[in-house]
Formats: sequence, C-alpha cells, structure tokens
Amino acid sequence: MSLPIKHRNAASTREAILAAARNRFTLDGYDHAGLRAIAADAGVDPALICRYFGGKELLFAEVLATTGRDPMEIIAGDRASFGRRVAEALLRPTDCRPDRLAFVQLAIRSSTSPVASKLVRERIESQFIVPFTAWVGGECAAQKAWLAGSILMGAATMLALGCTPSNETPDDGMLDHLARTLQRLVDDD
Amino acid sequence: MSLPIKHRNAASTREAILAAARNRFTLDGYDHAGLRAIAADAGVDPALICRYFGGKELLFAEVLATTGRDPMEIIAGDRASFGRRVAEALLRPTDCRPDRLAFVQLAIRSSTSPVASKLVRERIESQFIVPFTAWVGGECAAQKAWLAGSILMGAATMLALGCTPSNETPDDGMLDHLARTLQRLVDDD
DNA sequence: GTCGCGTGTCAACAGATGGTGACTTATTAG
DNA sequence: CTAATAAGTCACCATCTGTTGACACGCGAC
Repeated sequence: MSLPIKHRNAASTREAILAAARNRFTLDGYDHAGLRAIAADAGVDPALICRYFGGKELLFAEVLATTGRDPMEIIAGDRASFGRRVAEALLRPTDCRPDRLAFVQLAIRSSTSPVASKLVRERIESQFIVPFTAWVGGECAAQKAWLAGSILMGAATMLALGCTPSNETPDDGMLDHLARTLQRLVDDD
Repeated sequence: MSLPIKHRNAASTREAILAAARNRFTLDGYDHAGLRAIAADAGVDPALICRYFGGKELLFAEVLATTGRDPMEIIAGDRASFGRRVAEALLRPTDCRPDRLAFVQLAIRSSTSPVASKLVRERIESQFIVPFTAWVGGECAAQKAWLAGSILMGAATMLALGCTPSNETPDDGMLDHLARTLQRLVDDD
C-alpha cells in the first residue's frame, strides 16, 4: 500500500491517491471516507488531495468515473445466460475480474450523501439504465431496466448490511435464486 | 408542527421529539439528520434530546423500533396477491396506510452509517427475514426471504436516488413488474 | 554549484457535530 | 404563599471535517 522509496512523481502519487480514495469510498461511503484517511492510505498529506483534485467532491467524481468497467460488458451478451452471469459478477466478485461490478458497491455506500447521490444517479442512468433498456428491448424495456437495477442495488445493499440467509458468505442458493429472478426479467413479455 | 401554547409536558414533548426525529431520519438518514435540526423541528433545545434519550444513537434506536408497523401485516395473507400487495405498499404509500413500509425508507437512508446499520440489520433480520422465512416456507425459504428483502430495499433505494423509468412518479408498469417478480418468488419451487 | 520550479508538508482556520453541566423557569405539593 | 421538583434553556467543550496559504524539500537545467 505504501511505496518504500518515495520518488517524487506527480502522476504516480495521483494514482496512489485515486486508488486509496476508491478503496475508502467503496468501503466506507462518501461521508465516512475522510480525506485524512484517504491521504494516510496513500502515504500523502491531506492537503495534497485538494490541490490535485480540487476537493472531495471532485475526487469522488473522478473515482466514480474510473471505478468498474462498463457494466454492459457483463450484461450484454448471450441472453440465455444473462441472469447467472450478472448474479455471479455480483456475488462472486473474486471469480471473474474483481472490478466488474465494483461500482455497485461504490454506489450503494454513497447513495445517502446528497452531493454524491447526484453523481451516482447520473452514472446509473447513463451507464446502466439507458444501455440496458436498449439491450433488453421490448415494450417494457424501461421498467425492466429499472427493476434489474433495483435488484442489483438491493442485493448489494443487503450484503453490505451483513444480511445473508445463512449468516455466512453468499451461498449457491442465493446465487441460483438471484440468477433465476434476473433471467425471468429478460425472458418474459 | 409547533404548538402555539407551550405547556410543560414531558410526555408530549418527548413525542414531538420522536416525531421530528422520525421525519428527519427518514428524509436525511442517520448521518445527515443533526440533533439541532431535529430539535428545531420539535421546537426544543438540542440538549433536551440528549437528556431524554441519552444520545443520538439511542434516539435512533427508539425511532427505528417505533417506525412502521410489523411488515408481516402486509406480507402475510393471501399468497396469490402477495406480489401486488407488497408492490403497492412500497410504490403507492399514500393508497394504503402511509406507515406500512415506512421503515424501509428509514432503513435505506441509514444503511451506510456504521452505528445505524447495525440496528437496521437487526430489525430487518428479526422483523422481516425470520417471519418471512417462516411464512413462505419450503426448501429455499431463507434464500427467498433474502431475495425478497433485497428487491424491496433495492426498489426503495432507486426511488430514493431519483431513478425512475419515466423520470416521473412511479408508474403502473413498474408496479406490475415489481409485483410479478415478487409473486414468482413465492410461487415457484 | 546553484537557481528555479515542481512536489510535498505543516499549521491553522472556519464550520459543524454530539454531548455535558450549570443555570433558569414553570408547575405543583404542602 | 412558598418551597421543592420537574422541565427546559444556555453557554460551552472536545472533536472532527474539508480547505487554504505559507513554508520546506528535492530534482533538473544551466
């Protein structure tokens, strides 16, 4: 986490700050991720963050924009395996590329902060609702997109809260049900 | 909101504080609902809140315990109309009794705060997951309960974020899809 | 070497937060 | 009427937050 030799390199320290911020924002949410904590993780003075990014809100905006890949990478594809694909991406983040749906974690943990929620909503709209609506097609595409997003957000919220059926790690039963529910959403009508 | 004549009555001012706190916590979440704002709404000095409830966390605990009715009032009942019943309770809070699923709003807005999330999780477990699991029955009851809770939390989160398919108020299409998805959860297997 | 500028640190500010003890005011008992 | 107690207020504290300006360090150019 901390580089043993501290070469003065603006680009790399900027990346270090961004990585630390991404981690803290994802773990603690916008409100509880303090600039001092982020700076400490990055091995940097808090003042530097403001000078580099122009403040906490701008930092969050940059983190949000660079966290996770385009969700459509997972969503778009074979229609028949959509449910399982997405469920696995959410419940088994270590199996596939770990950052596939990372922005969902980031989103739910910062959804309560007024300034962060605005940015979060815009990202959800532009990078999930709109492309998903186009991909799923059909008459009720918009409603399906909203519901699919709701299910993903809700499942992630419950996990973040520590609510699991077996009081353990997510099990196969959860994955099956989640996958089936999502699959039905794109299948019918 | 403010009584013109202020009789000194411990019980009624306690209720006023509780009502103001419930409102603020539901609207702004645990973190952004300040004791000063709650006190101002109740027409009371902030210090009184600490003296009456012993601090913000205990106040929140009492609000959480007294907000919304037992969710099973809506959930338990005719199995065939379960989906629509719950969907309407969530999306049309003004149609039925307004406080039926009020605790869901309270829950999602305070789910990010470490101290509040602990209380929220306990309430979800004890007043939703456990009784729902018993009610739905069957082999995968626990997974169904978790998924149902996830869907409710997610839908409420999306609404709270301002994400709706039509950028307007929740429409009938959303209600239909939500109802159907929930219904399938209890129907199959 | 040494000057200059990019890079980073330090100290401090203003604002807000939850919380506490001493104080004042109203109500009621005797 | 008066004294005791409940009800409520005030000033204040310690802490934390994001942010800023002045300062120190270090590397490259000359």
